Amino acid sequence: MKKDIILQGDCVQILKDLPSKSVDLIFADPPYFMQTQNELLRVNGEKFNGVDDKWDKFESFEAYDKFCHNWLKECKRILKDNGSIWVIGSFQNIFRIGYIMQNLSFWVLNDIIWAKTNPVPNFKGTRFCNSHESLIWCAKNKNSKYTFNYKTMKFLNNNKQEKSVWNLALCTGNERLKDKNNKKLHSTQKPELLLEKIILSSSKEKDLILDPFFGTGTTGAVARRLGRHFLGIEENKIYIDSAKIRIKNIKTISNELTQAKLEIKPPRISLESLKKVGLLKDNEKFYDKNKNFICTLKQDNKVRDKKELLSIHKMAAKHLNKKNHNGWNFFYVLRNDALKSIDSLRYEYEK
Amino acid sequence: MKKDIILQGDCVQILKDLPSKSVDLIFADPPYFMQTQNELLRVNGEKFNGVDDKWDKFESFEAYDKFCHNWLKECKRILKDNGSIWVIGSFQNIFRIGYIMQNLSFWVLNDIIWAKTNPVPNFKGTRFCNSHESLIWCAKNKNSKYTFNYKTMKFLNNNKQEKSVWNLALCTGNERLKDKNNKKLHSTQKPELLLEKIILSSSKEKDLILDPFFGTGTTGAVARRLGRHFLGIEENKIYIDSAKIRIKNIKTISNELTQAKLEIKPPRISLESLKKVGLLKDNEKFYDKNKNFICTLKQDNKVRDKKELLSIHKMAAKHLNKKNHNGWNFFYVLRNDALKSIDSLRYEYEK
DNA sequence: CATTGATATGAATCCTACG
DNA sequence: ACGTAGGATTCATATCAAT
Repeated sequence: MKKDIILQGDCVQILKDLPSKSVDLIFADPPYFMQTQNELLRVNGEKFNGVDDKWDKFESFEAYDKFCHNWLKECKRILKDNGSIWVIGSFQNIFRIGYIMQNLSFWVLNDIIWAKTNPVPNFKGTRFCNSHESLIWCAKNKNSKYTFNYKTMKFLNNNKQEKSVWNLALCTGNERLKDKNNKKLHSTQKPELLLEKIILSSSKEKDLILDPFFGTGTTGAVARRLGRHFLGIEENKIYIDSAKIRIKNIKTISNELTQAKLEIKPPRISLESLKKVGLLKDNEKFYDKNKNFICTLKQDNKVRDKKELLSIHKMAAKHLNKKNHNGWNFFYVLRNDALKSIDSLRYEYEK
Repeated sequence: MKKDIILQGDCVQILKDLPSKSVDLIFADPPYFMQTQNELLRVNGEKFNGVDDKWDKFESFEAYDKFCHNWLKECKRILKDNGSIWVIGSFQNIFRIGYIMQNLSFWVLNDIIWAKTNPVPNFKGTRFCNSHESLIWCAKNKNSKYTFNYKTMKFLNNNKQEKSVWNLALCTGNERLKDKNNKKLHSTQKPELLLEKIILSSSKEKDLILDPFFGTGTTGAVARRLGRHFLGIEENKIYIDSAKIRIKNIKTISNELTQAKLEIKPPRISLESLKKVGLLKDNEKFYDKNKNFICTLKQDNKVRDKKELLSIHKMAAKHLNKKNHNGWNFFYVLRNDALKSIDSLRYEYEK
């Protein structure tokens, strides 16, 4: 499988030639089918340059649906069983996209709202200002596995669980690619921060990311920066040329976040193993964090309080008056008269 | 047409008996078809009581689609030509809803995101916290007129144009209706603030609002409070009984906002009319706000500067170096040596 | 009465590695 | 593939009890 290249040509045709189950992540920013009618004027009378590109014209919903069904079907085939797909859209097209994806038995994990912090206002005051775009994030099937770097996203969100509404600015300023006349090169260039969240949350280092509507290569640029591979499809040569230069100048970074180091689970080391190396011993006394004696470790690696013999998890839950609790984070032993978490013993074992 | 009542029975059957083009606004909160599988436990091991109601069960997407097509089709028939419809949903169903509505040739005006300020977290850390719901707001057809109280919404939003993302809290505390055991009476009661924004933005006083999934009557309660009429449809008698008591206790308020007084347009009075009553005269000198002489009013109700004869709007734009400007807000005349806006003359004419 | 802290709860498609 | 044991996982807010 080729990597880090841009294939020029018709999206669906090229998709059909790609091998099945070969990519880890797909990001798709298809035409939105805006159906704008008349020229829209700004309040000062100037023409507003929205999306008026050839690639956004379709004859009808039926034609648009058919087009989307075709590329989405191929995407499903090309996606690895444990991969996932993101599609971005707006109210003009997102219902078509979501409907088709569900019918293709993609399994929706989230719909994410990109709430724009600096949207284009509604000049005429005829509706609410359309200040967001929608993304649909799907696993391949209902019971498919998928990558979700939960703790990475939590870390980046002030250590709170990340939500389905993302407040992000539009792509403007230096980030926005310009043509010879210093006008925007592409009418719908997405901000790199958006792609960063997508790629960091749902892929691993060295994963291959497919973008069937590559445009000016935001996906490729961010993929390269975060140490992922990309594969782009794009019809327009001007966009491709621009994307190539853009991506060439990107330097890959590698750190705890790009490597998803935060997602590493604590070592699965049993009480038995800790006993074997002498970090715990039979009949060892277990305390809570306030140094209250709770129970005693027994031979079968269960613990006994005054009444019952239970697993460390059930025992912890019992003393917290809960139904469940992780015993590794509840119990302490005494070492040199000081409390020591039994969880920390697992890390000592590892060393 | 009956008003301010709740019809008990099957939603689609009752809709079919309602007359065509008879309601001004529809708010629909249909079942979401959540497709949950197993019991979900909170972090402390307790059971999470989500939506596990009979009314949310469907056999398949096909069955759900058919149901939605049926009630939406009737809603379209019942809606007045200048009415509009709101439907709320979540990622499980909103794509089905939007797809069907577009196919029925409803015309999407906005999709509104209700971003919850206090959502239920994702207990297991398996996805992004689903912290929003989506609303689709449609006019009856592509070129239909509809009510949008733009200035009212702007006033309520700190005098900034209201956007498509609304930050609102869940319905909790005293507002949440409880059963005998002090548990939530309805699993999905919506906050009144949400309905308030919907009704204030897209209806007028005394309008008739239809809610085909009335539940515990949030739509009815807010409609009555804001001086609108309602018509509810609901199957469950317990919900209906509760809604009746709830609505009975509501007092109607009436003020600038409920009456949409802010939406009143300035009087459309011509320069000619102002001349006829002597508020303006031919060859009157027009100044800008800094008392610079700009142009002279001519017989044909155009104005002439040194070079051209133009409409007051084109002349204002020319002197502001713009393509368009409202001349009524740009020009002043002299009265007792003081500037007086020509716009203010129109209000004097009215008196 | 004011402040602090514990508890309850809200439209939820909510685990996974190992045998 | 499937069952099972191990063990990882939550945020804002309202209410109510305690100080």
